[in-house]
Amino acid sequence: MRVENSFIGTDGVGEKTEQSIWEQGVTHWDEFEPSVVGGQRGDRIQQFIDEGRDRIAETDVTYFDHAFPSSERWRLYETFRERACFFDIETTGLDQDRNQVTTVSLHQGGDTQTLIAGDDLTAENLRAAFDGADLLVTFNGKRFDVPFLEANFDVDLDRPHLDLMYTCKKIGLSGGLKQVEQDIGIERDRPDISGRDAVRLWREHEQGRDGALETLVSYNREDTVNLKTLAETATERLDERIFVG
DNA sequence: GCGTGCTTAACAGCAGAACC
DNA sequence: GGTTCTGCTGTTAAGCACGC
Repeated sequence: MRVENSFIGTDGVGEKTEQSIWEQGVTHWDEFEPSVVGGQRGDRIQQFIDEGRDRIAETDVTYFDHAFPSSERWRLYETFRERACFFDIETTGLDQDRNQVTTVSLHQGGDTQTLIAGDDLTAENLRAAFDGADLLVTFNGKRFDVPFLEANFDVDLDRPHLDLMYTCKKIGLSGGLKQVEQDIGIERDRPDISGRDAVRLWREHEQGRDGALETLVSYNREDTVNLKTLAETATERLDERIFVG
């Protein structure tokens, strides 16, 4: 579903009204006539559509991020997937004040890059990497990855953010990223490695063990790239579930 | 103009959950 | 093992459409 199929961004329009509009055969902005709902509501929807068309032309993801209820943020994905930045971090622990970020992988426009602590992981490089990322896509990133990065580096990641943990919950998938990947059939090169191993691998790298860093980076990149498959699958399933199109 | 029914918005409180 | 955002539920208020 694209944002042009949505009417829920209008003030005074909720789930039931939108469903009713779809059931009348109006499933796209192009098909909308104010008469399908009547009165001021119709005028407001028309205003939302007119404004929305301009905002899409400007790639203004933030406008729709604010307009849609947070539970419907997943609808941004199909329209703005080209501007999506999937990312995942590895750290030395859970405490953002005591532990450090070891690697950050970003997958955007088909390319994946990894920044590594002690090498190229700097605030400046992070800002450059996130420049142009209009829609962040993570798994539990709202509570972990973003706060961790903002606490450890002078970066501002306050922008539209699709946290797939909640999107997956809506379609009955829970249990952590690895579990969810398994549930939808995503295969891994190294299924035996976990987040705890990421801490161990970093320590081994610091102690000079050959191959430890390569394994850690590979794990981090796989986590990141898999987010794209997860986003595609989750949004498709939600689309099938709610959209009368 | 009035009453009714439907719908949304706003708010509070609570529990669940996953990150490394 | 610390953190905290989100969804869920229930409640209340208000706006709107519609029929009379």
